[in-house]
Amino acid sequence: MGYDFKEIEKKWQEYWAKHETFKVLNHSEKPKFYILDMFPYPSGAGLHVGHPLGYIASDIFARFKRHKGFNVLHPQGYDSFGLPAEQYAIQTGQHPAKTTQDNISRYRTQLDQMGFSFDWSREVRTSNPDFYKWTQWIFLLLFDHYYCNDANKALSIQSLIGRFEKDGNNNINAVCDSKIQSFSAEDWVNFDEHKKQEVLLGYRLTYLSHSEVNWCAELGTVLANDEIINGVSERGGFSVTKKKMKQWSMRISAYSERLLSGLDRIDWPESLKEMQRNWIGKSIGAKVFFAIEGNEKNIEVFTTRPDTIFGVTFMTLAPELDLVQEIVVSNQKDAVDTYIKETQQRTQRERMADVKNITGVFTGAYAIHPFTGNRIPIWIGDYVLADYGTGAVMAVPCGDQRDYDFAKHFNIPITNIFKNVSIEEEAYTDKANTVLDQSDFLNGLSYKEAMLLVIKVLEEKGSGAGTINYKLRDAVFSRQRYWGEPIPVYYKNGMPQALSLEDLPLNLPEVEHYLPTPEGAPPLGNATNWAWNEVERKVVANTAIDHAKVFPLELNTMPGWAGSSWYFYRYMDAQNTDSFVGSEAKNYWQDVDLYLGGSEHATGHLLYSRFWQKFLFDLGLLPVDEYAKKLINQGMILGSSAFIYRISGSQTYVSKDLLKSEITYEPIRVDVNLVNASEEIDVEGLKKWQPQFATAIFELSEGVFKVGREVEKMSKSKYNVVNPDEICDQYGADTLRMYEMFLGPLEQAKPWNTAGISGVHNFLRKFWKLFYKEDEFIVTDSIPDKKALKTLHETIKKITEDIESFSFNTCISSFMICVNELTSLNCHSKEVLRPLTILLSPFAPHLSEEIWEKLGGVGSIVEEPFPVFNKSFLIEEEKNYPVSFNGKMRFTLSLSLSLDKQAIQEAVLNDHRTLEYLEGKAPKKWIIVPNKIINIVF
RNA sequence: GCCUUGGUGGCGGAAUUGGUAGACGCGCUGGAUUCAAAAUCCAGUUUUUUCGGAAGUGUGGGUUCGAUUCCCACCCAAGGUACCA
Repeated sequence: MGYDFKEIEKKWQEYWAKHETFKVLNHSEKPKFYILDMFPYPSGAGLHVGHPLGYIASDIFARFKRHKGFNVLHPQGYDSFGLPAEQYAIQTGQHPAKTTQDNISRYRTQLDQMGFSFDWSREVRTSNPDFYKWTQWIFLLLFDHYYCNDANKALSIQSLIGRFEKDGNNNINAVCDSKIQSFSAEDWVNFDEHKKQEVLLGYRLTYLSHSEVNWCAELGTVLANDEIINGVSERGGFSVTKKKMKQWSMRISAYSERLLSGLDRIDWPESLKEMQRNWIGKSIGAKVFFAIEGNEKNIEVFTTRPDTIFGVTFMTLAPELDLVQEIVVSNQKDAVDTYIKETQQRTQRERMADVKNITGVFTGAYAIHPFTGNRIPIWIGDYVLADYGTGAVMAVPCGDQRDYDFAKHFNIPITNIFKNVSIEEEAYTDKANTVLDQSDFLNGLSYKEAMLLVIKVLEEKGSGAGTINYKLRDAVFSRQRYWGEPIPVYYKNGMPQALSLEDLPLNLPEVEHYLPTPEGAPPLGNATNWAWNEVERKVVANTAIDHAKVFPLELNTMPGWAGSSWYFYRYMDAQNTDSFVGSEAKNYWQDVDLYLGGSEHATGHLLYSRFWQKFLFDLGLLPVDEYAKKLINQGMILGSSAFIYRISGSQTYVSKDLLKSEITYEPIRVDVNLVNASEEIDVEGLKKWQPQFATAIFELSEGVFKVGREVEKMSKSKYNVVNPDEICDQYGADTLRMYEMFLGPLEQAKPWNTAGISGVHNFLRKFWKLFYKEDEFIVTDSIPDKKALKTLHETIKKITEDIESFSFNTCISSFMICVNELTSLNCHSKEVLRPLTILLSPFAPHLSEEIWEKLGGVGSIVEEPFPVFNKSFLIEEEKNYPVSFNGKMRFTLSLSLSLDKQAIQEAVLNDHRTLEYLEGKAPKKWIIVPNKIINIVF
């Protein structure tokens, strides 16, 4: 019969479910260990082979930690709000809640069949009202707090009002809207309610502001950059423009410095921390005010090189800056407007990517240099981004390459302010060796000296100040979508008012359709009879007044990252109805010991969640201000997308081997499941798959149609998803688990490829054969020979070390070597096979449980202590090792494994060939690597 | 463009601190077993060769007695680039 994985896996999955083997309590004698996976978005394509990679790794580690005597929290849930469910709803009219539920059911079935040791009693779903109630609650807390720079933490708005009443805002050192003007206590008292709310909004940690979005008029909706392809909407191909809309934002910038410094205290991959550091983008410099000729306003610029201020020969503003409209002179207005229109049609990414194309327009206006009083022409150019710094730069062409290129392109004069440096070819950007010239009071100074002096002088003149700038922008928190958490706010006289905790959750209303309203309001605007509590509901139903217009609820919803910014605390106490997490639970579990997920979240989820953590920590609601001690990025399993090629402007598709270089083709993605092993597509299947192919013409090559391939992210929209179900069915979960680990290093991205899975499956069958011959259980109580014990202990050592360093791929090689050796030694001794089974159980849990039961183990193998490596079983043996002298001479020495450096030195010196070569000279340097090579340098 | 990661046989990958490159697996070739096939087992498998060797870890340089490993420049691929999750 042999290894019947189907029966075994079914049996043990049922056993674990029945005995609640993985249920964990919020208290224990054992030390705690919280191992967390990034929860999946339940997409309609089902779980693909990439998802389990991280879950298998974390499951192996969780099981390993249980063997090592830890109380392990290993939960799972669903990030169940998101755009795909909504788009599906738009297309089909199906409620996203229904499709989401269907998808979750499918995911659960798929997850269960892989034998994960999740404690499902703690499942969370971000789209459940009893979960998003607390997401909304956290939003209200953010709304009710501001960031005080003196206390260096978030404080309540109530305390801010108290300070306003006493002193106005003059002594307040807080992170706030730059447009807020100073006022006295008296002013504050005299402000009307509307004005007061407006001022407070400028301080709140979540606030309303005007931000730019991608607006698609035809679809009547806002689009993600992701939904825009070549400047037009992915859906429908309509044009997209930039538009300013009133949006909720999160003042994450208040936490810039703490987000940066916190990185030094957590064990996350250095590359990921570097990415976050760059994203936060701290730079030290100065802000400088330039007066505008004939205008009362100033231009404020941020520069990291205030020392080069005497090299300024022009200024460049971002085209979308409001100021541009105020300063542009009439005869330049047409040119400026045309240019602005052009830039609005380009995405920011295109603008940044396209640096070779220098574009810009002169506004006709001039600024005044704060020191020389020179007139400085003001230009606009799309290399200046509106949302970085102040959206304006003082251009120093001699010291900045982009300014240099711009000046050369438009024939703007370049002043050289560097001593003994030529700027004929390019700008001089070497800070460290800067010596200034033609710079008045800065002449002869270095970068550092000039920087300090010029900031001092600017501050004295009131024309600027030293400042620290962060690239990190406040996070836009509004989405004009249906399938997200409603923002718990209503409006009174146009100002946002917070709902109270008792009114939460503010449930998503039912709507007839999921597109924006005809008036352009977000989809929630389609809701009728929507109110935030029963009292309000009655008012809505019974009054003649249009209540929705008097106290309208916020119609935007929250973004995908809202729920995922705190879900890991909910797992600790998922059923709690009184609190987002109970104090007993959070005090016991504290934080996440190991977090596994992809590096694609580096500057999204992993930054936002740290921000919320710090905020909740400030309020005393969480015990630590970094939630994940250690983080590992599992590499993404990439898909291998299939492409067919359409002749541009036609309906003719050409087999890949018939492509000609003189014709332009459009590559179109097709479902990889329609492609066979020889890279040929099933044309009939393709015609049925999507209507656009039903009537198309296909040019075959020798009767077949070949596709092209490209490796990219596995995603439903790229039609390259491979599901694990088939593999589970054919080889079993244990094989799939081990194969995914065997594919390569955990951290590395790798394209999915099923070839090779049989090797891992064969290993499990060989393993099984150590225990069974035909159907007879052949394990003996005999004493194993020394070689078998040596093999076992070498394996224990290797596996323990490799699990602890997450090198699961090499673990599997070690298992294979071990089983091959035991097979050839014909070893069936219980003394060897029992520990080996425990060793294997994190990797192949079903098989291990089955054998464990047969070996007479009591209960589940899960709690069994992990085998301990015993050095004494490693037998020393004589081996030949090569020795090289300066790479010129090489011979071998018979040495024992245990020899230390001194013994090797003696052995070399006692060898007659060595003595001949040495001619009495003593070696200078000994390089001795145990077990390997000895190198002696003279 | 910018930030991050990676590039080793036909393929996935291994190689500890700079020390015998190619572990382990897939595939392929040959053999055993079989009426035959599947399965299993054994042997071989970087390239080249005048069979002594020689070359070889994306490309070109550098450091070193010695480089897959360290440094510089470049090429290619993937992830992120702020409304995909």
